[in-house]
Amino acid sequence: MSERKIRTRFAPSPTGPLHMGGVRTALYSYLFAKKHGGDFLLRIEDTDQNRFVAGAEEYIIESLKWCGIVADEGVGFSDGPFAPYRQSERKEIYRQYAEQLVQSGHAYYAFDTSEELEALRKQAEEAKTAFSYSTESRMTLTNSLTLLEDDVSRRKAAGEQYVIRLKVPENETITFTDLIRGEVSFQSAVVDDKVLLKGDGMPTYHLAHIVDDYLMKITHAIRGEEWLPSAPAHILIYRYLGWENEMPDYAHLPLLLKPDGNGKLSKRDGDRLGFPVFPLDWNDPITGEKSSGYRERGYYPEAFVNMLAFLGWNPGTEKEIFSMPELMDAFAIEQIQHAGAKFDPEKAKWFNEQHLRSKPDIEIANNIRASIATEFSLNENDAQLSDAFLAKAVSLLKPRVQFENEMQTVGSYLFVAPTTFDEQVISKKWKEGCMQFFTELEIEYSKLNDWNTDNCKLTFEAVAASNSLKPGDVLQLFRVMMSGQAGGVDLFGMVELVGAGETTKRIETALQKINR
RNA sequence: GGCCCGUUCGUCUAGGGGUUAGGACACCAGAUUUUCAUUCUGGUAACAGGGGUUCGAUUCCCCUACGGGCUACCA
Repeated sequence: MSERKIRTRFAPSPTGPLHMGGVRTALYSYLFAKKHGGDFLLRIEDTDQNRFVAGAEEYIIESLKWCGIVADEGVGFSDGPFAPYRQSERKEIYRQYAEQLVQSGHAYYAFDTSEELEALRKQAEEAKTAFSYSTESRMTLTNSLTLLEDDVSRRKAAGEQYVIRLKVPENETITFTDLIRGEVSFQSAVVDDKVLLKGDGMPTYHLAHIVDDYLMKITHAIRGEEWLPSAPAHILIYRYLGWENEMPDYAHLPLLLKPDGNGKLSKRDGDRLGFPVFPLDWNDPITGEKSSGYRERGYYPEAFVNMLAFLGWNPGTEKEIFSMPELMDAFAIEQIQHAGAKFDPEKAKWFNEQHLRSKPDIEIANNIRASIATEFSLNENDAQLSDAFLAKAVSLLKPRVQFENEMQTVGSYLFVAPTTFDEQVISKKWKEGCMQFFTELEIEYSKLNDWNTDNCKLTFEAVAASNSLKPGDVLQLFRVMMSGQAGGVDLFGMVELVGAGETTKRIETALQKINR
């Protein structure tokens, strides 16, 4: 099996927006394939027509693309040699394998209705036991094991609905090696006779994923831990179909847990604690409910992916900031954690902050230009939108934000003059001589030839000295005049940025206001 | 209930028979900074419990506890 080309897949079902846990599963499958020079494909498992949600498939594809997870084959990407990649379009393929299993005695037809089974379950529950369609109960139920052959044919001919169930052996130990957990074994007695083919002719996940993985030459099936209990049934199906040698290696990923308390991460937690649970915004077409996404929240896809990768995996070194190619290189399935990982929204922000810091100013400037223009009603000829101005503004703002979309709020005063001034600072700091000082400063600034941070600062200090003031006496006031606020970016950096004209104008405006 | 998986600072984790049990987030303190932020330095804080095995267990084994998952003609 080791000579085979590595092929992994992500196989979501389009029943709603893709959860971040799902994205992580896709990411790990992708990284694993790429690490080993293999293929990664996207297969849509839409065998449950009742749970189909319009737009979900597109959402999944768009999410993966936003994250930079590119499938070599699959729905929404390029068709490969195993198309179609949507299970509903492969419906005809599955029945023959189910029938093959019946022929070989490893599966059987069952005619029990959902209502009958439901009643049995309820009954069992009341008796404080559990009903399962399995070795112990199948001989008491309505199926081709208990019915006469004629009866079975008659029922089928009459169009009676039936399912095909796996006939699990009575007393076997089923063992397989999970890539993450090592050897895992189950007693066959506890695995139930899973439905392989449903009454509507669609396969269940159990049959469909195996047939497709086999046909699509998947070598490694990476999926969530919730599948571990049904893995023995899957092993059996491979065995009975005669594909055991081609069976992919399974890896069951630990779950993503809610930040507080216990249990797996759900949409509710995001709403409750105020963080996104989905990669992109999602508007539910039926309920009209809106869910926010990382993309719209302002996360960089690289940061989102980096954060996700570290939820349950780490490279074993102290490096934490990784790009996608670096992740591909470092990824190792053995380094995946066994226990579930609680999601920490604070650390997620930190990842974004780190990626923001490492981005070139000009790149960020280009990203925010349009929204800055809208926010401050600027047009393309305004100096504030120039590369030089914006990049410098970004460099000033960068250490103060975690997201680039915060810049326009945090640094509004770089783009537009303040209209109000922090009264507290003024009343505390304003004293005799200040008026004289700022009047002189305005004059000196208007005469300053080489306008830059250092010269502005030097001039400021010189004027202060000639007025017998310490810089500290008037610095705070100057900041308030420039920004309206007590805090903010580097003062003389801001002065240099907005320029001589704007600086003297702001001094003058502030002076008039204070004088009143 | 049954079956399966899991358990190192509050959180994400490194480590792995002999370590001062390391890092990151968060938090706290100090330094720098005209302010806030940044940055720097330092700090609080963990091997679930009990039995083995061993000269020695956080590390290996067993049990218990706790947590999680599954137990559909859903995936």
